[in-house]
Amino acid sequence: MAVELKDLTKSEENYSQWYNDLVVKAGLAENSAVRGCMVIKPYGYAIWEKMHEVLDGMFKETGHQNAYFPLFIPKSFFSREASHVEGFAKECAVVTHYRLKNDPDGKGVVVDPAARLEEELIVRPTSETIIWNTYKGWINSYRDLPILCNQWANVVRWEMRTRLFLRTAEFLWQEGHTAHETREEAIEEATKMINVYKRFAEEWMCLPVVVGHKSPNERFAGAEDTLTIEALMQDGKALQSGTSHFLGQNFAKAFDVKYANREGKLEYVWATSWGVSTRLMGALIMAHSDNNGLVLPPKLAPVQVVLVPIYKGEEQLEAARKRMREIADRMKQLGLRVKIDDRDNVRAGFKFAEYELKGVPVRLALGQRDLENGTIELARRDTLTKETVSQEGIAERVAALMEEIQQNIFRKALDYRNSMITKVDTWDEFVEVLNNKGGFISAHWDGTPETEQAIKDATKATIRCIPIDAEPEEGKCIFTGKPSHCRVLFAKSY
RNA sequence: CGGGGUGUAGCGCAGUCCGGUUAGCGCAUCUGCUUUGGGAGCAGAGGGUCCCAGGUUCGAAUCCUGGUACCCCGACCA
Repeated sequence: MAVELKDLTKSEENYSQWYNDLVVKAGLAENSAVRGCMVIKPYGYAIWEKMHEVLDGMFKETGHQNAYFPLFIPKSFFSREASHVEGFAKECAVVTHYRLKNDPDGKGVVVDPAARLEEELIVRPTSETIIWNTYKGWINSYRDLPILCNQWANVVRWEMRTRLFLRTAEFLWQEGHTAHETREEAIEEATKMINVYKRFAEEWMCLPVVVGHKSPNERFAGAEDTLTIEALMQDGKALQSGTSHFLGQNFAKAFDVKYANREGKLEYVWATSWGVSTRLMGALIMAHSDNNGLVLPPKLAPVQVVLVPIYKGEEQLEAARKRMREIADRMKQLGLRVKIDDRDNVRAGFKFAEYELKGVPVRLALGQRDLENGTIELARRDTLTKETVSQEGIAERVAALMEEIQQNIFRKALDYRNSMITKVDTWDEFVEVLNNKGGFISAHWDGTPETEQAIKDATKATIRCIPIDAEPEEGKCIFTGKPSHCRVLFAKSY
């Protein structure tokens, strides 16, 4: 595998090709034979699996349980909730038939026209409707609440243009769907879960995010409020990385889900839904990678430490192998994920480049010289530095380094992100920063959907969020000059 | 669905304008030898529906007609 990445130019037109190249060459994923669908390769899936495991643990800690609902949703379910119907993208895969037959005119099979479904089934683009249809049967009284369910699933949205991990026709995600007695409890749940996402993004992915409310234009169809975590990629574009919706009583009303409250009166249930997807993989890649390839946070790296022997001849290889196994065993005892790469058909330099491409946080190289001196070469992926250190205590040293690397990657991403939030007060400045610098622009907005749409039409920038911790501040809308009471974050986005 | 581009070996490409030996190059693969502290070198070998269909011609990867697939830029993106 001879791999060479093009220079990481941060210009928009080259960045997307560079990104695609990296995803393929690092062995994370590739396009499949099916348009818009992606094959996640073992290395990419190992990272997703780790994310899955950690998130799942966080959901359980916050009192949630996993369940599973059907892939197919009757078409009529989508007609129930008015704004869900209105704002919903119609790009869905539709099942119309249930049988194939042999082609009477030739080879192969054809759809049997006699096997048409009375009602078409939609391959789920999201599961609110089927889940609320189910919850109706689960809920009678306040004693049945809250329901705190999550499902890990695949969903399908027939997107017109797709990009590996960021937007694919089919993707993997989790979707939490909860039912509550009161408005306050549901709002608290939606807030709690967006903060779980923030914690996961920052502590595990080293990805700094802004938590905020979506503007009405960007809000989930059917939600009263959508909370989002917004991250910034290295090309200055924003990426919506997770959302948590306060659904009010909209779906309860649409599916007639009522409960007897503590006073014995019937009331509609309050709801939330929240989700993150394999898009997080895209965020991870675009936030940290450099010209040598991926940079994985140690906490998520499938391989945290790789050991590479440097040798001449079978005898030296065997000696290096023996010592490396001892070191690897000690590191495994300390809980590190370790790999020894003693392949003899590729040379050490090739392996170095390969593990940099794959983003392995720490690399140890051991040769004859080291065996004689009791030393070992330690290289860090995040800083691309290497030093020769004593084999004494190397396992403990590397274990401690994991934490340091984790923090360093986060710090670097945070510094970059912070340097890319620009306050502007005039339209000229807004356009200038957007075109020449990118990133988040903190500016006043008059609060109307019309203004947001006009800004989008003029510049392609949208309101990414109204930050949850935004300080009240009087000002004038950069576009209309009308009064505004706080700043919001604009950006071009994926 | 609009605008642009590309289909030639597993991958990346040249050749196409101006038709003419046996269709070529790099990487990868296989064999052998020499190498080995940052992507090895040399020698040899294998590998092709030149996207598909039709047409023009003594002769088509190359020209003409139609189709098709993929990529990029828009539109779409709860």
